[in-house]
Amino acid sequence: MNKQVIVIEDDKDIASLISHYLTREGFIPIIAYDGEEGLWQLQSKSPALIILDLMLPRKNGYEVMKQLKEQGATSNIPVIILTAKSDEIDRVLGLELGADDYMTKPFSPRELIARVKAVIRRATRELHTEKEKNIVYGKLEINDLKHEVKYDDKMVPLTSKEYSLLKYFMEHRGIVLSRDTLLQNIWGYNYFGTTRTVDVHVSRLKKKLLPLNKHIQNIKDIGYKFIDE
Amino acid sequence: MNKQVIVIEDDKDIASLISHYLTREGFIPIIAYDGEEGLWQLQSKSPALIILDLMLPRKNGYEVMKQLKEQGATSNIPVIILTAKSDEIDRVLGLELGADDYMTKPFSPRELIARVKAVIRRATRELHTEKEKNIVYGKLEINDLKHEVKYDDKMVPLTSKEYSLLKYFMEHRGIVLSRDTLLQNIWGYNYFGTTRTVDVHVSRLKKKLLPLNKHIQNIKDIGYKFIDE
DNA sequence: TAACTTTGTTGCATATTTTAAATATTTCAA
DNA sequence: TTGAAATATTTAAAATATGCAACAAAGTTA
Repeated sequence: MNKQVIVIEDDKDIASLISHYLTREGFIPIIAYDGEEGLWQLQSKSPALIILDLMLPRKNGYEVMKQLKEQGATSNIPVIILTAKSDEIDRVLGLELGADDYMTKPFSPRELIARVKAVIRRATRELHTEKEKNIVYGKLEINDLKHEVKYDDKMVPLTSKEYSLLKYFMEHRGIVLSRDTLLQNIWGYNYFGTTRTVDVHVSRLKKKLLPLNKHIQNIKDIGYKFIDE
Repeated sequence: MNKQVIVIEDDKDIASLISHYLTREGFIPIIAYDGEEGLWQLQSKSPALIILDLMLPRKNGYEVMKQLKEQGATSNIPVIILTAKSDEIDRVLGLELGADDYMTKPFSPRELIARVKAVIRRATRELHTEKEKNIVYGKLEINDLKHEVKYDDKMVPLTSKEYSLLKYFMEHRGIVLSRDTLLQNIWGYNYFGTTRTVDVHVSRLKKKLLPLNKHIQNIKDIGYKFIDE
């Protein structure tokens, strides 16, 4: 899942504050200190969300917004408008410009995170059918909506990490997955434990899913692979 | 032609926003900041339309709606429901209550005006009969119209939050509901409390519904699930 | 006004999961 | 076949998540 968030905000304190809280929630903030830079960043990135201050040097928020909406590549990225003015006209304008939400400064970290998540969730909802799809492999069945795993119609109780691991394996059948890849994708980019940890979890997963034992194979010097066939 | 529109909305910013746009389009907005005031206003006015927020102090939107529909004088005035809760079910409920349209916050002024005009133009005259909408699950019975919960035919007094929580669980049986999802859909879009709040309410709900204790399960790292079976 | 009620937050005990370290086993090149 | 390196498994400590009582705040009712 795409976790990048572009923050276009000239006040460094606020930018780093936002950045800090986004990071803490597992997002990857990319900061731009003015409108030009923001648009420039957008040429190479495709973030899940843009947080845009209205008052910016070089190119203000309104202009940025307009350009965003003009270009097909960016027109669907949700935008949260930031503004110090609580005046309603600004808000209105924000919404008329096509923003998905707004926040007035000062805002609480909680509010920030809640809005970010809400907007991303809303924007993702259309593509959400994926989650409703079950993963079935032989007698194995993963129902993500219910967060349940069954083998041969019997529930297999898994811990959170085991579940993620299994799901990841199932979504990448036949591909070699290095321990680093697994750590990156399941534990997250800000995890700094040892790669041995992966082994332990794989081991435990295999123990709970004995019938699939032989499918989860170690690839020496690299990591693991779920063999399909 | 009657151009009065009563806006029942406690958020002053939103109220004045709506008011501003209505005025610009030639309507005459009358603002009420809570349900009581809204109903009181309705005794002397007979507007072409009511714009009603669901979450209101003193008397919430559901109650207002109910009273509107009970009284002959007001039962034919079209209503547009405003809600910060993004959940589909809430929307439906709004419509089942007899609303003519709904909007979720945040909305664009354009959208607002379009809907206002559309609803007024349509000027529907049907009388909406209130149909019973009960959720029954084993010995549990939720009468949404009466806002009552019974277990084994005995009344279970629940607070408003507990009620919403239970209802939400019942409407999403078997699905994992993250704390964020619950906050979003029950507490609403503008709520920024901690996710632990959910735990406390779940705990209180379970305590009042001991027989269903085992059905409301915690899913570690995520949230809760009402297990069906 | 005082007594209740509801709601949100915090703190702490408890339960569960995760991690790292220790130990056992396997693999494979020489 | 051997032994160092890699991997598997076990174990115990550490980290994390949860349940819920208790408090505080705000609203409501008598």
